[in-house]
Amino acid sequence: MEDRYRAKAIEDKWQRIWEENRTFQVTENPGKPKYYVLEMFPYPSGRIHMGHVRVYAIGDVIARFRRMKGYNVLHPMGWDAFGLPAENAAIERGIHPAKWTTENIVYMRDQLKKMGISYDWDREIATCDPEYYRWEQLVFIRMLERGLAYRKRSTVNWCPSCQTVLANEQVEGGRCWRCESEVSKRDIDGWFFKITAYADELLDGCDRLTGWPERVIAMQKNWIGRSEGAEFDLPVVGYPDLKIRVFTTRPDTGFGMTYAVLAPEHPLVDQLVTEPSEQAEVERFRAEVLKQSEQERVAEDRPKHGLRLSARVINPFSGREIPLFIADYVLMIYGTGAIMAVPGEDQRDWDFAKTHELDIIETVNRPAEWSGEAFTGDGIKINSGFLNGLTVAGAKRRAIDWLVERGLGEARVNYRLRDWGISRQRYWGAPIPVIYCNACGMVPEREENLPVVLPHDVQISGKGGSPLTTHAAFVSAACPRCGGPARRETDTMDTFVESSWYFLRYCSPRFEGGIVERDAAVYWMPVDQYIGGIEHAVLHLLYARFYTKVLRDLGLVKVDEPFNALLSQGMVVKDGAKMSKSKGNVVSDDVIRDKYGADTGRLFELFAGPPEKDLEWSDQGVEGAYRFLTRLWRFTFQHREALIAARSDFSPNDLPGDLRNLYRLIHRTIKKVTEDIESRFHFNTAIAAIMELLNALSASVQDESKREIGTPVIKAGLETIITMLYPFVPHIASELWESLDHRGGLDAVTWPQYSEAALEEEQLLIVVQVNGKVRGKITVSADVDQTRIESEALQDQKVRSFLDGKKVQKVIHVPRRLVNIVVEG
RNA sequence: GCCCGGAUGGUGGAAUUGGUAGACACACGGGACUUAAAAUCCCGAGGACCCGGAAGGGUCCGUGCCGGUUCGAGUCCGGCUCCGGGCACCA
Repeated sequence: MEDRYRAKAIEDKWQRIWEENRTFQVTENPGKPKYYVLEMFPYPSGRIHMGHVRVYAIGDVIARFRRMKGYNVLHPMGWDAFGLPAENAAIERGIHPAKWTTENIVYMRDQLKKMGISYDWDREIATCDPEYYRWEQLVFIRMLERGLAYRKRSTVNWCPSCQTVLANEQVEGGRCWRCESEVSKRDIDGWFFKITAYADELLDGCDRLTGWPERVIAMQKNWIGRSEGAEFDLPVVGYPDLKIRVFTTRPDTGFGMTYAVLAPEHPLVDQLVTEPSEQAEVERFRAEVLKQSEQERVAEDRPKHGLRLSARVINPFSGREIPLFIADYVLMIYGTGAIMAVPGEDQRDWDFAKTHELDIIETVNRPAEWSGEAFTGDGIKINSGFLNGLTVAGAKRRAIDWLVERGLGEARVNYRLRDWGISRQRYWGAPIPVIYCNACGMVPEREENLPVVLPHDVQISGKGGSPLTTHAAFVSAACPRCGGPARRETDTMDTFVESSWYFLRYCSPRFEGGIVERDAAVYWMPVDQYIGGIEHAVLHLLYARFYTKVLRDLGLVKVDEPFNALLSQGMVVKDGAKMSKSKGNVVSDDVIRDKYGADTGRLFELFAGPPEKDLEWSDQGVEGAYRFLTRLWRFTFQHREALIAARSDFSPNDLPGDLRNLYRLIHRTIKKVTEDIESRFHFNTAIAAIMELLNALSASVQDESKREIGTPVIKAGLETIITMLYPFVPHIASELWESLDHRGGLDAVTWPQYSEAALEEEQLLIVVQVNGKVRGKITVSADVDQTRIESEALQDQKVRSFLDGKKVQKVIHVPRRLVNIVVEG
């Protein structure tokens, strides 16, 4: 053993050993409990930096800890390898996306190995591999057969910079999630996955995801946006064949409907407006709305614009004729694209009614002190005919019954969630396995022809459109049905499709008979602990849940939910901003490794705070982590020979008091560290406890007089420290373990166990309070009874000076902790 | 506007069920070692005030703000302030 801690040599050595021994390769083993831990796989964008390392360090602690606990641990890694940056690199630097991606993978794989993350590299996958995406194409065809994948023309989000369509989930505040360009609207044909068919199941499932952070659940529920209400028809005056269908969550307010509104692009508008001058007015209004929606979309308090139509409708509740508008505050994409307006109980309708001088009828009795505008609270119904006297909830039910009885409408649930648009007009993605035949129309590719391989020989210019559209050999195809000339689909799939099932592929990554080998999936799924950034709270995590349910319904897997527990780790922040290449504040992993070693980098990130919080990078914090490892190294080096020579067994009862305290501390630390890792992921406090134990060992060895009898306790303490540090800093822990004459590394060593007997205290420190303020502390033997403790507390010198002859009203005794003496005054 | 979080020393953070607030670490100050520095080791430390020659001892205040429950509140309840995040004419 060297006297100095040389991280690099140690890390190289153990990484080589792990590789040669295939230490982390696993197979299904029904004899052992399984544990599947997974970090969200990265996009191979170039280099990993210390901002990225955090999530892998967290995953590695969990993986290594679970192995020591006797689990058969699946901890795989792969690459989310399709995506735009590869194409951008091709445009900017003339490198083929495949080459760029592969080179990045090679580099990043090496970085992860150098950080000592314990992956089963035999299971590595890259989503751009045809042997990967072929299964996605097969699932696509199955989804097509069941109507879960469909093609339609629709108004979509278009990113002018990425030159492609974006899903709703990929637009953030009107901007592209990736490049932050302003997103515009476009009418385009494209492919959709029918995620709305699973809206209820995805929502209900949220409540069963008890291992997920609440805020992620809240975001998903929010995104799905279920609202219950009713849909019913408004007859149009003078048009006996026309009815306007409206959706409302407040059917109880029907009597307060004083006008109705259609979305400007509502198809009925053209039938209602026949007179040329009104038609012209409508056209002018629509153009205005279109223009304004571009600019004013983000405005705080958007004024509501509307145009009154000559047509009028009937309020079926009151039987009254009411005016009809088209207005920009009603959206075609939600509900029926038409609303009943109730200004008394809806603030938007109230605002609109005020500007257009429309009637306002209150249908809920206001509280006495109420002074607002529209009232949305609960109360007793008024001005509402047969609903009068009911509460809001009761009136809702009654109103729906009434609509149903008269055949006017029915109860109805609406969702904010919309189908997932998966078409991307880009090259570097998985081809959609569909062919357009002049005779047969749209036909899926034959299964035996899968995969539809993305052609390699393309020219990527970046000047609009996918290079696939001009790739003759790819586009021209024979119709799978009639054999006639046909054209291949040139859209590729959203890369979120690949990441919706990669966790399944890891179960049997080379399986050639399907997406996943059934037995492997049954054994490994679901993922026991998933770890990733909060930015995927709705995107990836919602898609993956949906896709898993689809695969279940296709009979391919048995689980309902892919991720049993989720840990959303915080960002790594430096100089007030998220550590990222574009912000120019990255700390390079090899600088940290060269100067301190991978273990130090890992330890710092795990110690600086709990994983779910943001972590502020601190060079001094890194120094501190390094100092701790150096101290541990030196301590081991100094006492090594004595410790190797020392006995491993000793009788705790024969130890003098202070060594028995140390022995107790060892067991207390095991308990704390185990619980902190296992149930809370509070690695920072686990590490702090280990540091305290080392501090105690250091203090103890100063006492020369106890050398003889103390060494076995020190040995037990140090070996416990080294073993428990292994998940955090595996290289130095392995090396120190070996230096203490242990063969075979730490990888197969079991996690230390604490003994309940060893935790028992002989002396208790009891806090004595007077009227809730700490006034003294007494030490008593643990077997002393309560009355004795209380009388000792009352007799304590300091305590007595506060009692000062006052009358003791009562004494509160919390066993083993404190005595609170309550006196008057 | 609605829905989630969060606020604790100079700093990152502890305090898991209401029971000694500030563990552990960073930074800082003092000391030892050294010709000197670095490294290392030891000691100190929430704030204000008081007693004492000193070592030391004591009192009060203190977990964003106001109030409540309780013998006792960082922790529970009500009302705010500020910060972060999500959604947002979704009927």
